[in-house]
Amino acid sequence: MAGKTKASKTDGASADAEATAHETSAATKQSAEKKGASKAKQDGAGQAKQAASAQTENRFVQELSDLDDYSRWYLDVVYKADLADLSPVRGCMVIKPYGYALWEHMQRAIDERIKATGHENLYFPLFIPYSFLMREAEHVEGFAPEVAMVTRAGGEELEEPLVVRPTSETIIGHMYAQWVQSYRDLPLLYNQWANVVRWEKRTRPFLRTTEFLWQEGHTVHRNEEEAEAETLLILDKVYADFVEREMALPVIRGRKSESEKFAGALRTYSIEAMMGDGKALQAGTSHNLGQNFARSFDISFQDADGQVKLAWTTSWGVSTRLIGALIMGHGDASGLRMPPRLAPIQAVIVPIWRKDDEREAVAALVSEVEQSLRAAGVRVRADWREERPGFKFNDWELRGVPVRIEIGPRDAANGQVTLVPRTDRTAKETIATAGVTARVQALLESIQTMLYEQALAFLKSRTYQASDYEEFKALMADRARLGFVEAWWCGDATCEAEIKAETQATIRNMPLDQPTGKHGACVHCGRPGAAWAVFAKAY
RNA sequence: CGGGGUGUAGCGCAGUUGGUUAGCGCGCAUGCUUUGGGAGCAUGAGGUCGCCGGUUCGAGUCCGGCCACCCCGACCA
Repeated sequence: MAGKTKASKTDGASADAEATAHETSAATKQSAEKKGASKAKQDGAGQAKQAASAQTENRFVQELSDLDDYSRWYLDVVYKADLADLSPVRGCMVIKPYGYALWEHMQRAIDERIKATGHENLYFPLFIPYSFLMREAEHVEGFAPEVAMVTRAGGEELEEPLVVRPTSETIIGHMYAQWVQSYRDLPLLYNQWANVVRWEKRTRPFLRTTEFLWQEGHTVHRNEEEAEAETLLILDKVYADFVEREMALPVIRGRKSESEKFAGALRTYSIEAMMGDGKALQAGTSHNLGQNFARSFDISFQDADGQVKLAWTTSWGVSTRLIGALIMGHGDASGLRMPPRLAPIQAVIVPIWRKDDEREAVAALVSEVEQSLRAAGVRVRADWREERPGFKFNDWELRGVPVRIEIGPRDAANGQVTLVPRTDRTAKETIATAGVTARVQALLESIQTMLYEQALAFLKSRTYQASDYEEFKALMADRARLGFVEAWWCGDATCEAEIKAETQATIRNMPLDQPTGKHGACVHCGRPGAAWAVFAKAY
């Protein structure tokens, strides 16, 4: 396939895909096209460059581990799986129905856990008086650069500018100060689902956008122990539990270093997940704010002993960034792979027919299976679009639907259907119609488990322990092996900064379960290790 | 904010030293044939060539200014 021009390259690609229908998947081919185009564009190169990229199409699958290609693969999946679209406002995105349905399922599962741990939902305003942001010194320093402000409204300059919330600690602190009087008012356990705006220099759909959706929990406690327990409870029983059980992604629970903690927090904890290219993604954070915000906003109470005391507060959040984690944590060469528990569509029925009478028989069976599945609570859709079956197979694989149900003339004649799991398209099975619902439910369970196990195996295979700095640097420089490196760290911020400057790796967190026994030497400076830390390049 | 690149149909692109009516592929619409791994043929719709100004008989093409977007880096609570 000597593609000399874009046109013939495209033709060559599709002809090739038909000839070899094994690993040359949809996403691969589409990505390859896009990649070829952008490469040629970037280099402003001529025909030699284009011919070269045409030749690499077949092995693009393996190049997914390449960082540059990975980011292109990610964008392809986001747009081609119809999760989101670009917006006319730079850095903002439109979340499309398929992506929003995914978010709704995430919300439901997270909200259940938030409520199960004793919290209630409420809602605070989008606008915050500018002066509020200024109250907590560290907080203002952290957020000021990326705050959007309203200075004009109602046809005139505002007396005091309003900031569009980048997070709500300040306005919530202001209100809590009025709501908390006695130790009997505590703890205050509230959460809100909201949008926030942070003016980022560089954005990527779901991972970092100017506006994003999230939940932010804000609680007030009587003492440090209670606040700390709350912070860790949320991290483990809400966030880690959700990401591991619903999203099927293993995470590392740990504490952030001083330089990585939330602006204004006493301590920040995070869960960190590994993406398909070995980079880390912070999937959720939980902060023990100490008495910092209580002091700035005067959240105090009279305790049982009659003394007026400053309260302890916490805040914690997860966002639509989790969608990015899901994509990069499970996606493969064919596109997205939705964990069944969150999949907007858990099973898709693809009808196949030639003649009208065949269509009738197939339609009857499709309808029967569809109703049976729906009655059993399975989120199912029959795809009657006027496309050919092969197109639909690829399309739904790209969108990550866990189970495909093929129903054709052969099936109709035999009273059976054909099932294909997204995790292995060669594992086709036929089953009598009577058993379909039970079998689909079992398949969904096993796919959920399989996705977790695959992600866990990948995490383990890409987690290393570096005993010396040379080994550390080598690991961080090797794209094929890139992952998490566990090592001792002296606790010095200077040392941390040097590692970052030299390797681009940051301390993701210091795992909650620290090794027992004696500490080793800091991987960078050799001084006594203060903490066992996970280092990685991160999104 | 620094470095690099690109703006021509919804998307991806071509357009020679300036020269008639600006093309190609995908997608889209209509029809027929198809349908168990990304269909074929036919017909058709779709453009103030990013914006403003200049040079010229004539500008997608040359010159100047502006704007937007993309990539790499810095930043990212």
